[in-house]
Amino acid sequence: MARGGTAKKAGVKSTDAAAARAAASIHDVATAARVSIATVSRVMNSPHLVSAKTAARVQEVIRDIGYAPNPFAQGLITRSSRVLGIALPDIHGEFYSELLRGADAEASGRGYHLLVTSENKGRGGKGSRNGGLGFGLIDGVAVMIADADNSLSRAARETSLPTVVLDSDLHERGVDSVVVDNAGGTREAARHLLSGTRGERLFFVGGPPVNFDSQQRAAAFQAALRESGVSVRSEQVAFGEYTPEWGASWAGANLSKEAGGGPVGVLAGNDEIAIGVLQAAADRGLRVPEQVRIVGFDDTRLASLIRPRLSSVRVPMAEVGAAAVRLLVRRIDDRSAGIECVRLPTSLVVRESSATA
Amino acid sequence: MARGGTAKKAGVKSTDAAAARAAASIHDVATAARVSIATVSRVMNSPHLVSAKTAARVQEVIRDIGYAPNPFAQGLITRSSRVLGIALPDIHGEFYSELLRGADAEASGRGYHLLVTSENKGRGGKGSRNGGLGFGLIDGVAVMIADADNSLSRAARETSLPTVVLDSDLHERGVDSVVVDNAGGTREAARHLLSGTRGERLFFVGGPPVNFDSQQRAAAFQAALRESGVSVRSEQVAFGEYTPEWGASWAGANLSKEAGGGPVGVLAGNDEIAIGVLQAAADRGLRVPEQVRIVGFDDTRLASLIRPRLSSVRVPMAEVGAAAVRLLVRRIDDRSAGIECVRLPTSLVVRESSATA
DNA sequence: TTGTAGGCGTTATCAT
DNA sequence: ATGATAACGCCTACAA
Repeated sequence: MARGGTAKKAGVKSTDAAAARAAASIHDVATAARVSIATVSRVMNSPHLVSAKTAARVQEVIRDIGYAPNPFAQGLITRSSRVLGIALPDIHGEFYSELLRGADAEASGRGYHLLVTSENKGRGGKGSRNGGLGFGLIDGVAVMIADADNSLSRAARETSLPTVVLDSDLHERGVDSVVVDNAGGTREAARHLLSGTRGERLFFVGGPPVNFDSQQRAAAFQAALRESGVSVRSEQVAFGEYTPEWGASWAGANLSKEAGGGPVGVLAGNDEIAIGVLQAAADRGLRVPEQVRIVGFDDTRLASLIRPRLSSVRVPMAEVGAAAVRLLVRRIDDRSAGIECVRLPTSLVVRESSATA
Repeated sequence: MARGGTAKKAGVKSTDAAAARAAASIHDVATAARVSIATVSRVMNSPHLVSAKTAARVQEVIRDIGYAPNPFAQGLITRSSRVLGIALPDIHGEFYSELLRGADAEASGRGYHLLVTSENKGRGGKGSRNGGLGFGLIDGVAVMIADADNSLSRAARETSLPTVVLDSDLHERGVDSVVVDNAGGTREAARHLLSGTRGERLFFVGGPPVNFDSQQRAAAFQAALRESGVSVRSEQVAFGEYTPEWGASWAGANLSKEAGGGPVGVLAGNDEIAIGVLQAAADRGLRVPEQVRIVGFDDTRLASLIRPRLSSVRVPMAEVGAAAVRLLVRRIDDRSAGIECVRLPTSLVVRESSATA
């Protein structure tokens, strides 16, 4: 390291961790540029208050010794780190990585960094000290609340940290939120299936019953059918898990006995369930889409990779992440802004698995 | 939590704004517990230096007013934030989310948080100020360097921040690194294909030629064939992209003309390429695995979802993330520790797409 | 066992 | 236009 000024304090303990961190301080810059630290600070934060000549000299020194302000000291005064927290139920799958991707792009475009946090991790370690929404380093936090029984739900309403909730509309409780139009996409999918298949032979195979998306999609499915004059039987709506196994198991129990009476339509709670249904149907010799029409949800990459290609309701996850960041930054900049709930549109993508002749 | 309006109780006459803003400080705790701030600090950091009675009283106050130390102030002194940076080429797909998942689990188990950073984002905003490896808030950084032409490569060797490199072995340049055993997995896959298919009819369809994994897998593929006495023709190794389109395009150009002379074997650079090959083969009426045997790489969830199920070389991405964090924390704790390179094992998972009769 | 006081690197409020 | 200087909240020798 070519940075000077290592001949510093001997007072504070000198662990390995601390030792190598001897970076140039505002003081070093001031000395080298023969100005006061106040002037250096002005050059960085309010250049218009400094004479051009002085500013140039200081800038040169800054570049020269590679000075960068210490974010801890800055944060101590400004109470801001330009770091946003994002708490997700769990980090995996195309789904969440898309969300993260959108959030990260938006955040970095606004000069923020992203601190990711998964909910369910081992309780061990010093996790409890830093964990949760209380982590004092972040300027705000986006929390995904997908389940009813979510401990973060309470925390999100109680923390004084700027907060935005994903997947749940808590705007009536004074929290900004971003959701997707589950009802709209579901309705579109239901109508698509309805045209070509009798309403009595349409099924919704959902994810966990406690999952908000699951609930909303199921409800919208029933509503759409009723709107078309179908009196929905309870067997037409099922809940399970977001896995191909559940889809296959549902299909095994329900598809064969139905398929005899003409084509059947299935709207799945997500693409994985849909794939399970699709493959179980194929295994039973049922033709897709002639005998079984299938529509997935989320439109992950899986949908267009599988054969037959899977119709699916597209959910703009990257935009959910981006919108969350946007809302969060807005509230950080103005804590008294009006509570907002952004609802992102969904849209049906029709592919082979549900095509009509 | 931690800072809520519940904090102050006695005669609160303050405004909402003030109440929400004012987090309890060590001073408040000291006053309420009738001790000095030094004692409060000791209770939190060196409990053994405080009498049991005093400690209990202080602890109660801490719980009572919900005190949490200000991480900025702590960081200013300790020069540590317990935040780790992780810089990836791009955030998407099962691949990276698995990596993140493993890293996050390991980090939070050790009391660290994860700051994710994607490389290629818009240059706009104040990104340059915070961006790159220089972000002064983090205690260390894990950088994935998958390409030869990577600007982070230089940065990783020059920064004074504790650093670990993923996907590239830079231990000779004094940087800890974690890599996967591309050669081992490739060799295993090649031998598997070799048993049942003639070496002259085996192909490697790789990803980008600049990609390190791609290069290593290609090299190991050739080596394995040569070891078995095959003199490898140049057409047997091809580079393209990590997409199904590339796989399909390669298959279209090469498979038909080869398939006439008996079964062909393909090792793909990743699962997506493999799926492209697989589907192109099916489209041409070639039977898998009877006429074309296919093995993918990475063993993402795609592999077991597709039909026929895809054989694939499993790459433990979650463990890569975990190992990276482990190495990073080790170096933060002891900056003079010996440079290390962790090589994680890979293993072939045989499924239907390459099964032998 | 506990308290006092100095300093970490900034920003911001005064003067000059 | 520039320079002192007081916070910011915490940790830690050093005293008592």
